[in-house]
Amino acid sequence: MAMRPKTEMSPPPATPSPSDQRDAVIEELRKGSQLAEFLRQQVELIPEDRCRDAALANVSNISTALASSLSVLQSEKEQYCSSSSYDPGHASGASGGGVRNGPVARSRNRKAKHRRGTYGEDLPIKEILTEAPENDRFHWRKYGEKKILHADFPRLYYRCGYSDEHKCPAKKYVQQQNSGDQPMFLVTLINDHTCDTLFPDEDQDQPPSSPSSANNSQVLDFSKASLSSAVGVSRLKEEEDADMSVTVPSYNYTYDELSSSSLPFLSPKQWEMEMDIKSLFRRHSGDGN
DNA sequence: CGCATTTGACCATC
DNA sequence: GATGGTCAAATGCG
Repeated sequence: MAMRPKTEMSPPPATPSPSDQRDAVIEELRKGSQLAEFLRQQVELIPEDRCRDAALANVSNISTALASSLSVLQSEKEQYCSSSSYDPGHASGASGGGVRNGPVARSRNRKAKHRRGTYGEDLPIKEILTEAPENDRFHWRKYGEKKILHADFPRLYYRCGYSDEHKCPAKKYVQQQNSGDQPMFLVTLINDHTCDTLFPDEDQDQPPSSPSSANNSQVLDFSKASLSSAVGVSRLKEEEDADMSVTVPSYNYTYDELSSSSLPFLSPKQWEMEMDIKSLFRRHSGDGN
């Protein structure tokens, strides 16, 4: 509601500060990521299987390296921003809807459990930069959205969809990093899943049930509501046109393997591609079976 | 009608 | 006081 009046900071200095240089590097890395994606699409057109697969593997490695570097720099940048004055640029971005009928009168007497800025103490935290924050095979339930200082886009707060039934403590924060055709999202994963909601390794032949009723959530929810209007709408729209409800292919990767590996969250199509590449790699690198 | 999302309020921390 | 994280009533969708 009441938007705080924005105060314009001083214009950028003539000589680039370390933060400016970092921003420049981040920008270049983003461009690189986008270019890598374009390259991937071009490589897909290569008719020869072997050449195409090898090239795709290389592109994949490039993307991964760029994403990792971006993630590191973004973390640094956030730390820097929180400890020094930093030009936020413009903080509009999110539409946030916000049109509601009448005032919301609420009286609450509760105790907040959060501890601002301290979730890194001893909790398992993972930060992943990805183009597809929604695709991680878990059922998430959004519980909040917040405009973050110095961020162009609001941060979205999700908790495990089974946090109540299974007391699963897993949470994730999704922060869009940039706009454009393929926006990047910084996904912060907090706590490991204790619920057993990953789809099984094998026998995925049976048709998926609806996300809301499935205890074993095997369907990724691509409904518009799953992501805020501020996040990835343009990209999601395309997937929405193709197929709103996508059955996740079955792979032998656990979530931890995925998170600890440099494999970012991917769209289902990218998932298949990534897995194909990895299996090809294993074969080509000679370990056979 | 039930459930997930939205969104302003609330609260702890910095 | 500013900010980030969470709560929960209101809302909307299937």
